[in-house]
Amino acid sequence: MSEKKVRVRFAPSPTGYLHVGGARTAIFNWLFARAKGGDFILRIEDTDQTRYDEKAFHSLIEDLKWLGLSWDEGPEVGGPHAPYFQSQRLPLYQEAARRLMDEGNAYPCFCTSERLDELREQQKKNNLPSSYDRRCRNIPADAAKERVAAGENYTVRLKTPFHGATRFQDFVRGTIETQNRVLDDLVLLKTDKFPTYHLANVVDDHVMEISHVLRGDEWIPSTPRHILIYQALGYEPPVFVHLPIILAEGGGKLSKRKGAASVGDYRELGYLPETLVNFLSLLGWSPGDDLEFMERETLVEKFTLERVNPKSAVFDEKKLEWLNGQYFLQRSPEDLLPLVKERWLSAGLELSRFSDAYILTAVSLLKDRSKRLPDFVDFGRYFFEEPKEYEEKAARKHFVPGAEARLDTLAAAIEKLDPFSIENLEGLYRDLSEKLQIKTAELIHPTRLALSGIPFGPGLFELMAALGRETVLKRLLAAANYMRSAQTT
RNA sequence: GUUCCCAUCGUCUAGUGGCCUAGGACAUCGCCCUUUCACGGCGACGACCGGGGUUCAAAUCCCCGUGGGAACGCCA
Repeated sequence: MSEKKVRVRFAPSPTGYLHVGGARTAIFNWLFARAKGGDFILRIEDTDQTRYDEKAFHSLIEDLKWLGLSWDEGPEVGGPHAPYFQSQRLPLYQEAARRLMDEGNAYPCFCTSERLDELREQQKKNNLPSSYDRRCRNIPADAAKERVAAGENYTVRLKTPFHGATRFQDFVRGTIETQNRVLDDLVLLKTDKFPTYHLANVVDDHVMEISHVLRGDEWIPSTPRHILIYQALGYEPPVFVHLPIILAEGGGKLSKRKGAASVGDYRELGYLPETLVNFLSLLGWSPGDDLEFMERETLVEKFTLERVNPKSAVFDEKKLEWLNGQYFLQRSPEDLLPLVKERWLSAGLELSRFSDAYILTAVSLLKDRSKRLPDFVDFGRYFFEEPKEYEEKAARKHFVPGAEARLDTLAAAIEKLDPFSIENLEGLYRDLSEKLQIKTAELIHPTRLALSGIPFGPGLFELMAALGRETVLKRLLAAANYMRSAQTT
């Protein structure tokens, strides 16, 4: 006895950028499909002509690809239920609405938006819940038909029962029940004959044989309405899995005002897609053990719906940063190279003057101490250009009187060092500090500052070996001169 | 206002009636490692929202409060 095949969908509306909340929904759907050997479908819910945004659609596709969430059916790849744009499936919804009317489960409504606005305003003023007063539900069928035939504008509304209750099983929350009397007659078809989300969603989920609906829990309140549509249409509803929403750090829904919120923003900030996937999968789900760093395959292997929790989660950027650092630690320099190169190039660094081997060394020396891609620029530009200045606090501490002479001595010794290697460099520093009766650190710190301009970074001798003798000498001498001119002025 | 959802450290979470003097991770603070910064190691701080039940036993089940969130469009 085989279970029904798992088919899930991510159904975004292309009206803006893909937010982390949407991304999380997509990730859970994708994970569940992959874990179950099911299908992951991408469906574009572009039924609002006024809000459709071509750019948003393209960036959505791009973001999904960047995250590595491949879809089995949908735009670009097609599939048995093509097209996957709701705007291209209009007859399907219109037919459903027609049927609903014919069977007495829906009716045409001639109320104008103006009247509806007014009604809402009235209700609000009287502290009443806003809902449609069902005026047109009482129009006799013949009269309604005549008005439709006469070309009057109308919407199609569902006849919601006045009494009783509608209930459904939410996979993570159990039974959710709503009294029908608090539900009003929702619009299924708009004046422009485009379906509303509710109708299109139900029809498509049925036609596309969606087995589980994983979506944000802001949809819980409208799920009973969807159930009513399923019932009226004679369709069997899918399993509903409402995912907890993601909140901003200070509370409230995550939005642009409360820090970066779109996937594109995080890409720009220098996070790896695998970091985002890993991190987002941990918001509202956990594998049950103490594992947190999980590559895509591990996530797929461990993911189960049973372990999705109902509590909304706060997006903690600090932890995201930590996780990204873990990925840098784990990734090879070769893996990171193209990404880092791109950052360096756009920062105006002249990489073409350096060998591939040199660039790769720079990446490997920097990656373990970086958290985000821009760190490679901020803390590694000295690999490609002379330090323009020396960090003030560190300079005060290490560029003390006498240091310039030591730098000169160091330079002279380094010039003769043969071979110019990590081991020899270290030996030189140890020997010289002993001879001078000072701590090796007193040689090391000024050198580091002279070479990089900043007081932190890779192991000094590795750094020197990477930079090469010529550069090292040049920067040592430049720093010594800098100190002399600073003393005279 | 109405309806619905949620409730364990600051944050993400483990916990499904006894294994809990509540475990892990991020953050914070110490110490160690160390040429710096990271990494890593060790440690500290730190939570079951409140009140009633049920039970021999409750973080875990029920009820009521409280707090937070969401929805209430010819948007999705």
